[in-house]
Amino acid sequence: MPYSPQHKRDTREKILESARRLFNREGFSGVSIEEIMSEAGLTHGGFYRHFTGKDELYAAAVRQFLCQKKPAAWQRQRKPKAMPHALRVADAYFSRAHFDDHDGCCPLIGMTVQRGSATAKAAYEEVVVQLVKVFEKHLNGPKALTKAREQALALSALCVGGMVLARNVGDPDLADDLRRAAHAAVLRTLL
Amino acid sequence: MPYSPQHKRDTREKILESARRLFNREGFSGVSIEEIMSEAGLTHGGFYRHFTGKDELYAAAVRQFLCQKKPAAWQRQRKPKAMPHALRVADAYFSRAHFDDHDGCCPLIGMTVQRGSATAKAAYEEVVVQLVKVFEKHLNGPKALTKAREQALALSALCVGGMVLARNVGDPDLADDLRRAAHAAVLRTLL
DNA sequence: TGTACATCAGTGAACGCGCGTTCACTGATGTAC
DNA sequence: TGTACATCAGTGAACGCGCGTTCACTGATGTAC
Repeated sequence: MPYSPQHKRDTREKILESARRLFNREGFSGVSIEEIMSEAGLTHGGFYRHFTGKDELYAAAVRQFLCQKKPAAWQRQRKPKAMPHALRVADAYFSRAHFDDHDGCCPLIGMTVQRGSATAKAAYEEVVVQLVKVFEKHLNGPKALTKAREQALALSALCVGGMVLARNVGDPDLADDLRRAAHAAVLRTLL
Repeated sequence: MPYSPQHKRDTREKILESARRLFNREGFSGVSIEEIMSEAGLTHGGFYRHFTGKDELYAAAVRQFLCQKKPAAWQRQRKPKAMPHALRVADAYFSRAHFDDHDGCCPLIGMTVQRGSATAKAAYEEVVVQLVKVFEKHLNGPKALTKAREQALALSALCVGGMVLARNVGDPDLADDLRRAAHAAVLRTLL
């Protein structure tokens, strides 16, 4: 018998990690399989022992974000007096650190799928749903808004749209303004 | 003397038109120069008489959206009793027609630039600035809001974010919900 | 304990294809005489 | 009016390169006896 199943799982995980980072930074066609494998400490040939092709890897990489260990702000806390989770997420989302973090950031910003495979769209959707849930829970709680879901959907759009525009604009000052304006608008609804 | 300067300008325009449509639909690396040229009724070799390369074409194609003849809703009207321009734009932006129109739609949704050339980012920015202006003018007018610019930035983010999420999600119902929720949120601020 | 064996993760050369770009050439056009 | 000429938009073959994928092979590992 060859390597343990655990060994294979670990390698797969390493590839996925490397893929998530590189795809997030450069987009689907900005990265080659060879780059991903070499970043994972392997050679490109072995790739097909783990994935059927680049498309499947991309979809898995989008989803990977959900399983990934995230900074404290993204995680649900148990401290009773802590800042509400949705507010922490909003602050983290529009933080300078998140803006600058091109390979660790939320995949909704740069890992668009548009004309991609159905699997990729499903993965992207999962991440959207998670983000929406964070806001919806908050709006159903302290504020007990009607149309909490509708508001949560709009807040998610605001988060992603704000960062997309900020990232794609040439002028850094305008980027800052966009980021801060979207942030403020999100807080107006959450508070 | 060869062809008239007008002839050259016309051809350039044809290429740009074709590029704008195809890039908008399939993204930068989803389209080849040959496809663009053949859609414009030409062969690929002649491309370099008009542009220095694919990057320059992409940037020009983003900007092209601003010069392009747009449907009535996008255009400023002079009728005194007409619906305010910003409202018409918002309705058009979130319309099903705009959602389905993958090659005529707003380039901010699918023609992201992120790691692209400075020229491309500048072109993307120009379009952002136009959209922001539409909202800012409205908020400075009838409502005379303080922080009109900040609100206008957030509204633009909401428009683009709502459509980006709707376009990239697998489930058509969720896509509709996202579109409608973002639309409603925009109207809440504009009205 | 030791040895032969089967499995399969990983290697790296090779294949095929598409694409951006170049280039020698063609031919439509307007000018000069 | 007619003809030779210069210009350059447009053509299509060719080049070079990168990349996704395949494949024969290697070698690490655990099992069977």
